Amino acid sequence: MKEHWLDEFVDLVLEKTKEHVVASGTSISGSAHVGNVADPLYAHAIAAEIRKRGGRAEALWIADDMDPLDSVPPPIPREFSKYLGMPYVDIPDPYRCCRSWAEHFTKEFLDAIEKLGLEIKYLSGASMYRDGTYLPWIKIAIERAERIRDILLRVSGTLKPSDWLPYMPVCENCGRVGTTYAYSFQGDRVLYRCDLDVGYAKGCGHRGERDIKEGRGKLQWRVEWAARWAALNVTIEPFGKEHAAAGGSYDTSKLIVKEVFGREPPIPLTYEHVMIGGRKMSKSRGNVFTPSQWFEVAPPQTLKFFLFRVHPMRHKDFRVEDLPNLVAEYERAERIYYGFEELQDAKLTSLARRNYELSQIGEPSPVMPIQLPYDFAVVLVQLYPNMDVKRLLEVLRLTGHLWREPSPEDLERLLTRLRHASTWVEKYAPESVKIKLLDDPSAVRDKISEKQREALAKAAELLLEREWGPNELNNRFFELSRSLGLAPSEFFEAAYLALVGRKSGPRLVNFIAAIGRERVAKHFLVAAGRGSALI
RNA sequence: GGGCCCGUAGCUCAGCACGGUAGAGCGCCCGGCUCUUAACCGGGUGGUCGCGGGUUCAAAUCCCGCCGGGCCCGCCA
Repeated sequence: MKEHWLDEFVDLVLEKTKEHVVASGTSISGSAHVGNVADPLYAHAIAAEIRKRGGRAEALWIADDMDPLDSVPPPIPREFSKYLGMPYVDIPDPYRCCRSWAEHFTKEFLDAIEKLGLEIKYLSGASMYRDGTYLPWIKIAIERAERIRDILLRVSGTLKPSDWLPYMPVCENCGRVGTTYAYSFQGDRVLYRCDLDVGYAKGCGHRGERDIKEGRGKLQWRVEWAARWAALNVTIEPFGKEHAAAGGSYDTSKLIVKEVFGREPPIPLTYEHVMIGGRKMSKSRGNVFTPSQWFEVAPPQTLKFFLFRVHPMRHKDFRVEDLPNLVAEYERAERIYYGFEELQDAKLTSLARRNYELSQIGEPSPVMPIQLPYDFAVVLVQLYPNMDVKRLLEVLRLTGHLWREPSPEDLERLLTRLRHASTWVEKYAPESVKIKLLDDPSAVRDKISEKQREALAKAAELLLEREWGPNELNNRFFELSRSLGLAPSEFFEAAYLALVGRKSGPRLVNFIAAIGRERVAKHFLVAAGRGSALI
């Protein structure tokens, strides 16, 4: 039986030991995009699966909030460039609702984590510097700076000066952490000068000293990562491929934790990034898609599904225009999970089931939810912008989607689907799925018979005559067709051609009510060759 | 300079760890459907599995080498 990649990975880690700490971490450089949730998502899923199999495991998510700001992402005002080089915890919240930049974006991220139902322990890098978690490891790192320098040279070819220390104090004068250079220490006090030019920021020239016990400084990234593993006993860590390149930060930190801190490095799970429309997500290019944007158009389960269904090492490409397809695939997996559908290949059936299960928040419900296909919802919201529950249920019954009495949860899901579809249509839908009237139906004239043209002209007269009730109008259409010796189907066909250029469409009288009888009448007249093309 | 991923139907992709008749969805074509037709329901069309070698009775799948595309590292995190 083919196993899901997650189960294979857990097989592997359980061979080593039954007790695990799964760490994940994210830089708090601004609003997170959908790709950023992969890190804690994988961490949570791994820990949960280990527990399910009788092991012990905890998942962690660490906000890298002591890192320096190295660029100001677009929606945030230019003035913020004065904070470049300062740690996120010391920068004000651009949106002014939280105490700091770090707090604001951490909250945003935690909100996504919660919506995805991830049980994961939140830790702040800055807090860990302040509360002494890192302290013993900072001491060791400073004392064995030479050994670390040697590893950096050996693994990544980076040559650091001989007085270099892997610690970066926050400058007392300018508050920057990215521009300080520590060159000496006495006990817990580190001597530094703030004179580095790191491209995005320049040091102020100040010289000073810092006590590492204050927690006003940080370790260099690769050393910090190793210290984190040592301090928190991390045994597993998912991370993006930027860390996985040969000579990259995993290679370096792996040696540091072994040779300097005397601990075993975690088992890595590296993953390829999420692309958007075939390109990398880039804040400066403005093509990012955030979890909250996702939750506006589709449920959190579908984001989990998107990330779980392919192996982490394969890159995932997200296209908002394709969202209805993704949701359809998710709901197909749902039908498979509940045994309503089966794939020819038993392996694929079991994978679909597993993907569905992993995408759930908590336990899957005992009965299959009532489904309203996304693309169908897209049609519905365009025809009936303010559809109520009663009408919705009537439609579902008519179209065979209602196979049992809906529960309150079903109703909520159905209404959510309508809301999502409507947002999607408004913000992202390609023109091709938008239901709209033909700009110029005059070409229809040559595609239909003289009788059909006559029927359209008469129907237009009816419409212009007065307002009709739906049933009344419907009956009129049938009478009209028959009186001309025309099969009603031929009339309907012509009507849809005149309106949307297709032979079929939504129930005609309702469609007319949605569009407005006068506009419809004009279309009918033009298609019948009885009116001007100017609509 | 180094690393990872991708290349399979017109499009989007599954299948590849462990070789055994090339798959799905969309599109396209054809046919149905009317006191109902909420773009529905049938059926069909579709492929040098990027290229070249190798291993094998047998390769989309394993190995080597190319080509094309994407991303990452070699600053900082």
